[in-house]
Amino acid sequence: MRISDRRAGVTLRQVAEEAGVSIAAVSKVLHGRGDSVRVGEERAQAIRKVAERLNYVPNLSARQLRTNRTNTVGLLFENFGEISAGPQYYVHLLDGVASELFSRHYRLTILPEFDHHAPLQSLADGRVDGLIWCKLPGTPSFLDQFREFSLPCVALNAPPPQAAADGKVAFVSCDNNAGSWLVINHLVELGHRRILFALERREEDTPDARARLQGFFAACHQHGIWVGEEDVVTWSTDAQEFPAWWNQRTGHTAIYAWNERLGAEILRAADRIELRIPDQLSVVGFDSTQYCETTIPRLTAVNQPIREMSQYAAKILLDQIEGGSAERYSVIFPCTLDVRDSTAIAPRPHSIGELH
Amino acid sequence: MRISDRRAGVTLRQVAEEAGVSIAAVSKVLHGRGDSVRVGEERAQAIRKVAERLNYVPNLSARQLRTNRTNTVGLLFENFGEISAGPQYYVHLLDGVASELFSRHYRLTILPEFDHHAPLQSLADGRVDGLIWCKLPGTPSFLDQFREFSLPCVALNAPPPQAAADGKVAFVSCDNNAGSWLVINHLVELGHRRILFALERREEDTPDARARLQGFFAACHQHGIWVGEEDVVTWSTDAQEFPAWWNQRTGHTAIYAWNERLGAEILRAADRIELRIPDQLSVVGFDSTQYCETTIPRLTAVNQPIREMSQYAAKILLDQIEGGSAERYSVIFPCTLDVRDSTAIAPRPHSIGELH
DNA sequence: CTGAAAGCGCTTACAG
DNA sequence: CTGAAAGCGCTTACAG
Repeated sequence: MRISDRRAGVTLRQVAEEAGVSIAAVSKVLHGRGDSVRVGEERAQAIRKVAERLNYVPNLSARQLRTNRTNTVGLLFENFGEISAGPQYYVHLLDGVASELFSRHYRLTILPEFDHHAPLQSLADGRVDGLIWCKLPGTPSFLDQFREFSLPCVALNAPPPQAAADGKVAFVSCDNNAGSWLVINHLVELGHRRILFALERREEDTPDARARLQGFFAACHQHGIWVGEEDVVTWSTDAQEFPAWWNQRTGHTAIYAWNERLGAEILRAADRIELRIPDQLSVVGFDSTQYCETTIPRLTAVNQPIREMSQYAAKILLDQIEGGSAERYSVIFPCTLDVRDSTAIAPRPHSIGELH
Repeated sequence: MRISDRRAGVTLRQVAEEAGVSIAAVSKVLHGRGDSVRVGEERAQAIRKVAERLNYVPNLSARQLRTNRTNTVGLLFENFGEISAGPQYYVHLLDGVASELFSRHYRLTILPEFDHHAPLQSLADGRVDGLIWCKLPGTPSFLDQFREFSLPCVALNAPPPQAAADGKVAFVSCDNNAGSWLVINHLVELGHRRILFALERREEDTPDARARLQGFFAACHQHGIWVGEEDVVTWSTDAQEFPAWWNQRTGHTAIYAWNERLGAEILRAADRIELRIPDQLSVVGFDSTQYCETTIPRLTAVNQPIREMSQYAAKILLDQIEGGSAERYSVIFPCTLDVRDSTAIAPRPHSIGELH
């Protein structure tokens, strides 16, 4: 008796019956499967003819179950349904991943935001061959779980060092630390000596943010700039804290925002209180994309080669899936600084007074 | 004997053995499957305990095969690996589709560009429950094939009328025709009487382009503007034909570009030959997104609510998948015009001469 | 060279 | 209420 909710697809069996051969023979001819199976040219022709006539389409769910391979890679990043609002960064990331995957005949599945309460293992439900995980959480409890994770996975963006040392996961990131150096060098060259580092709430503990902050500290130190508590703030995404900060600042002439969007919001907030950027204040961001060309003034920002990075992440993931190699890779891409219109020579302390 | 390349996953059977119950009982308790199966509370508790201890993860490939449902929707549009280069339009489309899918616990699979030589049926290989097809081809031969297509499918962007009449496919689009009216009304109000419609090569036969062109004809006619062969051109994506056209134009004072990108490229091309937009020429585009804010000058463009459209497309697709209803919907969303800085009062013919 | 058969891990109609 | 069994559509080791 047939099960009711079945699709009316033509199966390998039907082709085999129609052609008067075994299922194995059809599988061999149509899909090239089965090393021990051999089929002569005439029979092969006949099989192909029947398959075409019946409009046979292989059921890939069945193949997946049998071979435990899906030819699909999962992509995991937060707030997927909001990429048009966020930094262009994510669009380049998608392009990089997709181009590599498609050229190697893989599909891309976007996974909904990871549920921190669900078991990590549920990602290994047989629907993807591997995972590209953007901003892999860095908390110890998560990493503990992650150690047991069975699916090939590449983390995009710097994980905490111990995960890398484990060799448990490949990771690809830009050199956030060096990026901060580029920013500070640039600002110092322009005469700035008091620089604020602005983090974003709920992003302040991401590996990226932490690495940029580290770089900020180190570079300031190198330039003999004293960095204290009042030089690092955590603001909301819309930088609403900016005006209050501006009124109580202690001699700062520049802000280094942890990403492009926060930088842009600071620009907007400054405009609202009629601050002139870059004359009165220099602003720098991170993740230099087309978006930074659209701000007023255009935002100076660190450029990370996100397309190349994400393409590379996809590449090593596929290599791992196909090679089955236990070997892990980790690559850090260098950054550059795109100097635009939001940075300028530091105003001298007394000239700030004049401008008020 | 075990097959070698098998993953080491815990199965329903193992849980059942460990708990001393039937597979059916475990399936019922853990997944809620099987209406005829009933399990008491104590046994259910025991089963859940064992499953947790063994770290059981259901194999969804197996479920897919059995139920012929994947809880995954495929998205098909061209040049996926290049969205960062293209109009922002596609990013909003992704957001709309993803937000609806995710909120209803579906996954989104991005399909590589459709191979026109492959059989259409191969999309129905059991890996997606339905399809959102952006810019469904409108050629007769394609539509012929499409008539036999077995997978639920929603077309985003206007298909040719006959496909709609068939009721064979649901479709969602904006009112391209009315969008053109908005453009022409705006330009006529500014005094323009000679308007060029610019198509893009390889896109000139898309339903969108054709509908916009229709609207252009109709609206011009309504305003008593004569439209001839010299008023419609097909240019390459970078608008390289623009300078030559400008030198040989026959009194045109405005260009209506079929989409935002071509509009932006015309702006750039005009800048290269030191034309002043909008003083010497008005330019309008279609698909008003953040991108139009970034051009110099900012591009006046028709705004289609692409996020809402794509979200709606996803919604009716899921309704169809879940309801199994044969009912098809078709919805046309209204457009609005975002007037920015690339349009102005038409220069009088002799003042054009002065400007040269 | 070829076919019959086992099995992937589930769901579900059916028999007890 | 519960379990044993068939079957989804493939792939592949094995026997002829």
